[in-house]
Amino acid sequence: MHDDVSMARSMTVQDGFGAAATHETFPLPPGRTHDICLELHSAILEHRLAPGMKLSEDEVGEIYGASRTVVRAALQALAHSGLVTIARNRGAFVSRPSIREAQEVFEARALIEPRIARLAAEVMKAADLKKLKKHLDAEHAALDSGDMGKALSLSGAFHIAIADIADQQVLSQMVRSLISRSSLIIALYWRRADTTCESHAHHALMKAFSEKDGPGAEEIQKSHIIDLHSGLDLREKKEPSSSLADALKPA
Amino acid sequence: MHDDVSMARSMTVQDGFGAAATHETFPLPPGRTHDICLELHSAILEHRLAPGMKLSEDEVGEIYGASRTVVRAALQALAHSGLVTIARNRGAFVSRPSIREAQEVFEARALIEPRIARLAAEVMKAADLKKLKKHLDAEHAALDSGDMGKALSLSGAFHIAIADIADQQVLSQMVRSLISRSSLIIALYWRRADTTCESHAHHALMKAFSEKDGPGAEEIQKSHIIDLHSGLDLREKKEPSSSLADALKPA
DNA sequence: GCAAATCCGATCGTATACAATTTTTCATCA
DNA sequence: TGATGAAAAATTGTATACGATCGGATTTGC
Repeated sequence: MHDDVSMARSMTVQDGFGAAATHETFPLPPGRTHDICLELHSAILEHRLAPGMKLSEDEVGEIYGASRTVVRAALQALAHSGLVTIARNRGAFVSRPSIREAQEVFEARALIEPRIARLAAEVMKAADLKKLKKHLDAEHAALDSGDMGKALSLSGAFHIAIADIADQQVLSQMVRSLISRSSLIIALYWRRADTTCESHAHHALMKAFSEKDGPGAEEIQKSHIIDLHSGLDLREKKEPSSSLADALKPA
Repeated sequence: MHDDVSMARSMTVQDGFGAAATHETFPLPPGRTHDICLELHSAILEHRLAPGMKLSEDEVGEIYGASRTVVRAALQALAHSGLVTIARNRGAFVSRPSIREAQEVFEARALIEPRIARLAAEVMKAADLKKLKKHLDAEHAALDSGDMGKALSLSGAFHIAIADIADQQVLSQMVRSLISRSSLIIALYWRRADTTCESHAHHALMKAFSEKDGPGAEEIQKSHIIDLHSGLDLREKKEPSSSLADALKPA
């Protein structure tokens, strides 16, 4: 009886949960905090904010016309996505992934994304293919117009779109986070001049998708991630001047 | 400290980034917010807080002697880990993972954890084995004393310890999140009476680890996760009393 | 007696104020 | 001139206050 009551209440409470958040970027209810998150998020992904840049609460608040309270919440949310690093009493900064972290992020992508590609291929519908095609077109347009930041951001969006089609919310969330971090990593360590190979891989994926070739898509995606990884310069370089003596002793 | 000043400044900005957060539970600097996060975290993992339970900001604040500001931040942090669900203008609740989400969480674990087990086996050291052994002992102790919540929590800690040994921070972070959610899922959907099989799998893992048998550990871990998954009752059941008529219409 | 509209209490969202800490500035001295 | 240290400025950490919104109890009308 007592159980009945508590049960009935928890049921009421349960309402609205369950499969509540379908592919949301942040587990926050809509509101100003969420808006600012999205704003900063795309700014970072498009490389308009460089890694290491200070994100002062007052400054951000003034820009978006919000008080520190909401800005603070937004920064903490971004910290959970790994895009922002918060140091106590010092504030928030755009994250600077270490070489080590860069390795790990791409290894994780190489583990997760191929699986997602296979799942996506298996459930791919005509409408989905169309959506992906649109992504590719937008990416090309940005590339042609020379807006590299936008192009990179859209390239990431392509990967996320695949995850959404696979309809795996848990993995999709992980991929989102990994791709966001990849953007920072690319900002720091990208060495390759030609970004065209990117599009090539994406087109190959499209082909596999249109043929509902799960294993094929999986394989292509795996190669693609490895290729991206190899496009990074992740050699340990000592700090620009970890010691003055080192810096001025070139041989 | 006699390093040149300009360098010191640029270092200051970078310092604390990079490989900053080594296996941290939350990407927040130490402080009351972090403490409350940990407190609520273990309370949920030990099933002292049931899924669906309301976490009022005022109430939690009073319990831990903190103002709503820090409690709010803690709840939002937990929301990012998926342990708490926040509904706008309604507040925070311990999450109630849907059946769908439960499936996905264990599928994700089956993808990620075996890989981690293999990596861990390959780098396993004597000291690491000892640590794992301690985890097992603690788990047994809790089990014997009948504290199921604690036992379950320690069982999860075992998996996390493996991830830490593998020394893959990115994957480790994901595993942490997945295991936390698994705890909620088990609270909701566990059907099996015997939790002993758990320990059996863990012992089998220990054996593989001690032999540095990477592929073996990978395979055992995969079976283990699948076994856990199969221990859940994830059949769709209609609302306990969506209509009074249904509830009172016996058989 | 029951349904619907309304009112009230509780809780959250946001802004602001103050305290604590860090960073910068600048005067002083070797 | 460069190092040293203290004081000032700026920034974050936390608490509190007020307005907004939601859920439930009461009232009203039929």
